[in-house]
Parts: sequence; structure tokens; C-alpha cells
Amino acid sequence: MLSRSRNPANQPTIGDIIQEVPVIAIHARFGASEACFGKDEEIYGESEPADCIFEVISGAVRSYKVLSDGRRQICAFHLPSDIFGLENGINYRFTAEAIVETTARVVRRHSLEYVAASDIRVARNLLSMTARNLLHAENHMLLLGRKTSLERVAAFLLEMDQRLKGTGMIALPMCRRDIADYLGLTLETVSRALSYLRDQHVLEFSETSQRQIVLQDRQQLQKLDS
Amino acid sequence: MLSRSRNPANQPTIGDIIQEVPVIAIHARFGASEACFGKDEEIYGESEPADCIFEVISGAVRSYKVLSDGRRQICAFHLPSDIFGLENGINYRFTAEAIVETTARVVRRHSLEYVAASDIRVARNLLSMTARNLLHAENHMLLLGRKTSLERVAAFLLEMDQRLKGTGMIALPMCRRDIADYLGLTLETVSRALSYLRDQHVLEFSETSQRQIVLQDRQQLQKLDS
DNA sequence: CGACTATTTGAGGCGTATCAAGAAGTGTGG
DNA sequence: CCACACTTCTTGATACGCCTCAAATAGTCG
Repeated sequence: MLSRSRNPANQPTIGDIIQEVPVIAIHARFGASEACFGKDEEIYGESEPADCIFEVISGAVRSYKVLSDGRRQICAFHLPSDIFGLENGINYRFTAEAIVETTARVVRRHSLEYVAASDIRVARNLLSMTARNLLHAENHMLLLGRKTSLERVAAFLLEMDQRLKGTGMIALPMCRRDIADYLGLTLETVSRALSYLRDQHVLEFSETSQRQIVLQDRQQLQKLDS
Repeated sequence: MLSRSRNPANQPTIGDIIQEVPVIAIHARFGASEACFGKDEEIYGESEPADCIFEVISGAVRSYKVLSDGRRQICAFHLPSDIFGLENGINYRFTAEAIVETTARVVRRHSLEYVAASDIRVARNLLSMTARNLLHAENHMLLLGRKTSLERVAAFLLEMDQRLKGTGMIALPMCRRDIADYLGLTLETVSRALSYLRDQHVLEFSETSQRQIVLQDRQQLQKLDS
């Protein structure tokens, strides 16, 4: 099972949604294709018709909402093997942009819905994906409503470490402003929190880049996450 | 169709989930019963086994998470005809408490899942409910991450007005602290925002109670909501 | 009526935002 | 490979919005 083997965290891929069929078969069954997006390129805009569903192959994507005066809230980052663009209504609820050069598998929505209408296992996978997104959103509400800046940054680092295979070596694809807009802070506050954690020997920046972070004391981070 | 007639906003009731069967029939089919909860009584606790699904008949319920030091984030208020306690995982993700004296229809989870496993229309209704919850959570993330206290209170009033039939007469079942914990603020800040809106003639308190609010300028509120 | 809870209002403090400047990193063309 | 422009990140100084603490008022219920 191709789609299972690269899926340790039990997150369904588009292959899993149509029941563990190897990715190759999905292409045949759904006419899935691949698309490539440059850095900062928009993949779709908020309230556009939601025609396609995407699975990140490589790169990273941000999904966000904006207020009329430009304040932005990033609601999720999508990393390789993540699915995004799954909608129940007619239109997309977010704008999605590639954070770095990104390739994605693209499935037409009606193809998937056609199968889901007759196959209850497909429908159940759609439900479990949506439930997973809901779980993440609810935890993020607690973070945005009640955690301090340090707690937010600690939670972010733990989330990224976990999603980037938990090696303690985090290669962040996104800039400080993206992190800030995800955590409901400013980029300066994020930077200060990271510097503080570095001074406390909880983490280290790599020599080459401030986006490469090495976790040195995960227990301390977990304590900060409350 | 009983369940349709009291359902103008197209929110599925437990009746709708099993396809528009009148409520009477649900009781027979699922063995649904009714339960009553006193003010501040816990309905279920976070991470308890999620055995039951509830539909508010009368009253109001809050669903919340807490941090170890007591900070609380209310993620949703449940009003009459709302369903809550629907989980995809094994355990509840929130604590649910009655805000006032509340009666609810109770359905055993496995009864519903038994039907959903074979009936794709039931499964699709479960998906659409979860998607609706997700939509609300995502909008609330924007509020918690990026809106000012005044914008949050304005958004709250508009949400409550809409859910309480949009008459402009809002009888809030919850106290200021509950509102604050829903909006990621303190109760004093909520109180100050409401007083400010009263001074601006955007709303009025009823003579009898500060929980009865009359909206006088909804346009102004919508402007504040960004 | 009296005890208790909920709400309002005020004064002051704190945490994060804002503004600003410099350092570090990245990319491009010569 | 370096020079230059540009973006990203860090750090400092200050401002401000919301929180905290406190007290008075209003509302609720026995």
C-alpha cells in the first residue's frame, strides 16, 4: 500500500479517502494531475468556487482569512501528505498560497463526490478528515484565546516538530510573519520568544539559517505549552 | 416533517440526520430519551468516553476546554435545536455544562453509527454537521487571533441575534464571564465594551435585566465586526 | 430583608504591539 | 566571486489595549 507506507500518523491521503488504493490507481480513477506553484503564488482565493482538492507532495501551503484592513489569520499550514481545499459548501473558506515552491496532487471535487455518493467508506473518510481539521481548529482556539506568547510559540514548535517527523530538527518553511499570523501575534513577538528560548537553551538556531531550529529540551517546551 | 418545520436555518436536527424522519419516529428507532440538567451542571467532561449525542430542547449549554491553571476557552454555545457531543474519536473533546436549566434529547452514539454505517444519507448528514462546526471554529479563530475587544463583542451580539431568531431582542442565557471566555477576554472588558455600545446608542439594556439587550443599530455593529 | 452573585466602573500595571534601526541572510548581475 | 539591492530577522524604546485588583451598584433568591 503506497499510500499507507508514507502515512505513519494515520492521516488519510487522497489515496486513503478512496480506501487505500495505491496513488497510481487514483490518477486513473479520478484523473488526478499534479500542479506546481511558485513561492507566494495563490492556489485559490477565499470564496472562489471550490472545484479542486489538493494533496501536498512537496513544499508547504498556508490557508488564511483576512479582515478588511489587512489583518490576517493563518488557520493552518499544509505540509507534504496533507490534504487541503476540502469543502462542504460551494466556495473555499480560505485563501491558500504556496509558502515555498510547492507541488500538489489535484483532484476535481466532483470526481470525489461521485464516488463518495455511492461508497460509504469513501464518505466516512471524508468525515474523518473533516473531524481531524475540526480537532485542530478547536485546539487552536484555546491557543489563540488563552495562551501567552511564549506558550503559543512553544506549542507551535512542538506541532511542527511532530509533523516534521519528530526528529527535533525543524526546518521551518515559513517566515516569522507567517508564524505570527498563525499564532495571533506580531513577528517581533515571535522573534523575541524564539530568542528567549534560545537563551534558555531550549533550542538552538542552525549556523546557516534562522529557519533551522534544533530542539534541545522538549520537556521544557511541553511544560510551557501548559 | 416535524424536524424540518422548526429548522429554518437548515441546521440538521437529530431527526434530520436520520433523514427527515419525524422526531417521534427517532425515539422509536434510536431509543432516544430526554434528560434535564440544572444550572451549571456538567453534562459530560473532557476526554470522557463519548457515548451520547445531545440535541438541546430548551436552555443553553457551553462547551469548553481548560488549561492546567484554570484558564478557560469556551468554543461554542449550544441553543435550542443545536446538536452537540458529536465525536469522531473515542472521547469528548470538551466539557459541556448547562448554563441554565436545560432539557436535551439524548441519543446513544452507537445507535446512530449503526445506521450511518449502512445509510449513506445519514453519513452525509454527519459530515455536513461536522463541516458546519468547522466553519464556526475557523471564523472564531479569526476573531480570537485578530479582532479587538470591541469587534469581538460586536460579532458576539450579531451571532446571538442571528441564532436567537434575529429579532434584535437578545435574551442572553450566559453571564459576562461566559461571554468573556468565549471571546478570549475578561468579563470586565466585555462589560466595558457593552457599556460603550450602550453609550453610542448601538444597543440598550432592558430595564429589568442586563442580560436582555435590544439592538438599536445593527449596521453600526456590522461595521464594527469588520 | 439579608446574603449572595452578577455587573459596572475606576485606577493602575503588564504584556504585547508599534515604531525604528541595525544585522543577517538571499538573490542578482557584473 | 564580489557588489548591491532587497528581504528577513533581531533587538531596543516606547505606546497602548486589555488585564488585574478593588470597590460600589444592581440583581437574584431564600
